[in-house]
Amino acid sequence: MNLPLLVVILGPTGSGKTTLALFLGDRLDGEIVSCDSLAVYRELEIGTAKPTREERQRMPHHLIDLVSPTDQFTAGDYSRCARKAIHEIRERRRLPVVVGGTGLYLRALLEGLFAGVPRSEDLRSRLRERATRRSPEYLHRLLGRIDPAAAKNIHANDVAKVIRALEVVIRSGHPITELWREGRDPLQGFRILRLGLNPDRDALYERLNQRAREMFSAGLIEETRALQERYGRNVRSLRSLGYRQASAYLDGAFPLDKAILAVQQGHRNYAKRQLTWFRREPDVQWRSGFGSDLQIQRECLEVVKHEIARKDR
RNA sequence: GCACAGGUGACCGAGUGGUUAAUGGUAGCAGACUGUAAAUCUGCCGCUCUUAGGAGCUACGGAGGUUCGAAUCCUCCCCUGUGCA
Repeated sequence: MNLPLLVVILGPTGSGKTTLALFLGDRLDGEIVSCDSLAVYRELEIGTAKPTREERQRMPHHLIDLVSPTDQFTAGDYSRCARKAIHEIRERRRLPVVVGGTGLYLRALLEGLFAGVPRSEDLRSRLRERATRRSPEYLHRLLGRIDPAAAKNIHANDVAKVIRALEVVIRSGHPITELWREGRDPLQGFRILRLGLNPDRDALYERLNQRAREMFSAGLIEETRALQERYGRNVRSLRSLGYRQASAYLDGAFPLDKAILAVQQGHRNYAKRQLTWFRREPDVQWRSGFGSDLQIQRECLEVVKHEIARKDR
């Protein structure tokens, strides 16, 4: 097959994906496609560990600073925008390098989503209200009557997923499980090379602890305060890791040292969940180390070069 | 050094004679995930075996004791916190 190459770098937060991507991009005429559910928001800077301004000047970055912190952005939006960016990069004859941290978004990009219905806020809030007034089990039983297969798949306590399943049946008239069976909508026209970073767990956790401290000294609290003042405190993007704890601190919920510990904890837990997700990702060439490791950078460069060469054979 | 209050599994913290390897919570590990995903949720969590139903061992500061039976009651000792010296 003579398809163009798409490089995907995946791994937990703090594993050095950005560093590796820049290294490869510099040498292979690449452009970066961020795959991060929070980097798409403008004005969220410190807490999202976005690539720095200098890093972004080295080569084009896409899917960063796309929408306002008050906007609603979903996996479907991501998938559409990222695919567009990738195709445009290809038209420029450059190498797209996807830097993936958000598992669902990466899957939405590569595999596509099922042909479901978009969110509908009013229906959701009505369902959520019922769940709190009655019980999570009540909603789950309701789902069991309309879409028994989905109810079997989703735990009764997982209200968020029960609500989505209900939303789909009610709005589309088709059970979500039926729509799943009809398949997804995978990205076409690329050979995908997946490079995974999996540093030693203790080293990663230490790195995340350090990074969280740096976020605070870089002004996470001040940034959060400014965002709160501009957009109010109920903005969804401010409920994400880091900003949520900073907001709680600003509300006087706990002292600064506790806020820092909570952010560190949150990042460690998040990294672990990412690893669980990425382990299921198919055909990943795993490297056990950080993306900043020179040895790993060189190895990955060789792997990618080799793949590029295969195309010309 | 007298007076109280305490010492419980990695941590916090319930439990005041027996269905107690010991409620909860946190951390840790593993897992799920199809439009909130930095979200949401699940399982395991003293040790060793196991034909997976269980079996054995070690545990509630230490040492004794009471009792058929003790994390729980008694005695002494060690340690910690607060108050008085």
